[in-house]
Amino acid sequence: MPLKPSNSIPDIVIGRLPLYLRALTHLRQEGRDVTSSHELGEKLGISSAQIRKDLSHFGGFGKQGTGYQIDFLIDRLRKVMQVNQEWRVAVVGAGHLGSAISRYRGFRDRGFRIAWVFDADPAKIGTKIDDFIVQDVANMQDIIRSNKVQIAMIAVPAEQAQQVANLLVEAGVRAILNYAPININVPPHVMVQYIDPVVHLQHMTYYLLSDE
Amino acid sequence: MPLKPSNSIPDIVIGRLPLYLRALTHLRQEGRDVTSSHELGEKLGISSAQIRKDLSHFGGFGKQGTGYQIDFLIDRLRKVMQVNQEWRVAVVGAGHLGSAISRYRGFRDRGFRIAWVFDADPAKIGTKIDDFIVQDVANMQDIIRSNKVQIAMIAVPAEQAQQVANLLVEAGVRAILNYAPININVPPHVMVQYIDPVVHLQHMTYYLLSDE
DNA sequence: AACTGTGAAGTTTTTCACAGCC
DNA sequence: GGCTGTGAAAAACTTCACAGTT
Repeated sequence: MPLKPSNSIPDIVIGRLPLYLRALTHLRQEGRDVTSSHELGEKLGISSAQIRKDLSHFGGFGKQGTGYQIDFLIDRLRKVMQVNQEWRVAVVGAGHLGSAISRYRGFRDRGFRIAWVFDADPAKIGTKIDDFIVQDVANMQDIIRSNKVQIAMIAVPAEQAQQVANLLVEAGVRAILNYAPININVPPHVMVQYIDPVVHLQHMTYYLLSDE
Repeated sequence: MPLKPSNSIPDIVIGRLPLYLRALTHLRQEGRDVTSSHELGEKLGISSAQIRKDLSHFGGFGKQGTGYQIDFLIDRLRKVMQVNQEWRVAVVGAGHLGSAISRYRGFRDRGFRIAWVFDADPAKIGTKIDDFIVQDVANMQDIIRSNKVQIAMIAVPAEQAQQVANLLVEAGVRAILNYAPININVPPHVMVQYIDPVVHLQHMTYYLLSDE
């Protein structure tokens, strides 16, 4: 996933930062001002030592004897992850899933704004999803290029995912979140992450007692 | 995540099995009969040695000099993960996301069938989503208990996720896939996995060049 | 010649445990 | 007394490299 194979901070650490940020945001919503590595760890099912070690990569954010100032830590983590700005995101696919993603209100306050929704289906192009008008995929590369869009989400059927990814990469997209249940190939300078609920379900059924 | 903290096969290995199964299924769809650890690894961005080692935990599935018989390996992996049966799954939340999940056709041939959709909103209860009628959450525990439902997906707002999880656990659910962007607490015999697109996006923005 | 399965080696990640500070 | 930050130790995970099989 990492753009550089390694600068110095392990990618597995970077992957936990969003979880820390999410938990901290909830604590703040509950009106809390200060927390500890122990409390955070409890909430997340991660050891307190690991949380301290992870955070220490970015500087001494805590105070001995006291813990971590929540506002301060949120602010720092946001800067580290560069979500103290708003990233404009393109969604490809305006089916049930693409529509649900586009309508989801939870991106905005965490650093992302869905700014365009594309589809190839003439029946969908021009229709409205909340505020957006579904755009023709034929115009996608122009729009991505002229707006310097770096992030896209793929919500098309598996058969079309690779083809869509190719277009996105060619237009300059650097980070792809793929909801289609298929691995896609991209050049090394492009990151891909996957969301496939079935992968999680199958992981869990391994441990379940059979139904039959 | 694992039900038993450890039987002997590392959980990280179990987590990769669904990816192998998914890639194998695609290969078969392309008409292929045989593959190798090297080819699978290429597709998945995983080393061939790792794939061989992972698979070797479950027995010798391959043939030296030849590789892996795709049908055979699919069959074995399905059995290992217990997805050679159909698990009935409950969805809680019939908003945009819950509806999109419930309508998604991709569960069926991978071992899962959405069998019930619940919501608390009187405006939604009784409405149809494809074949289902949205059920009242008030009846959820009875339905889960009498049908011995072991798996549920949570697609409600973050504020209600814990409360829903409590009901599910109390009714006997053993595996939860939580789409709400919040950590939930469950007893140790219950597994939880999370789907939060923002976590993936924030992971990637760490490596991007700032937009501004 | 091609490929698996696997001990051994190497690397990464996590935990321990404690000095230092509030 | 409570908590962080961190070297050192331990554990987990991945890769190497090759014997053995087809």
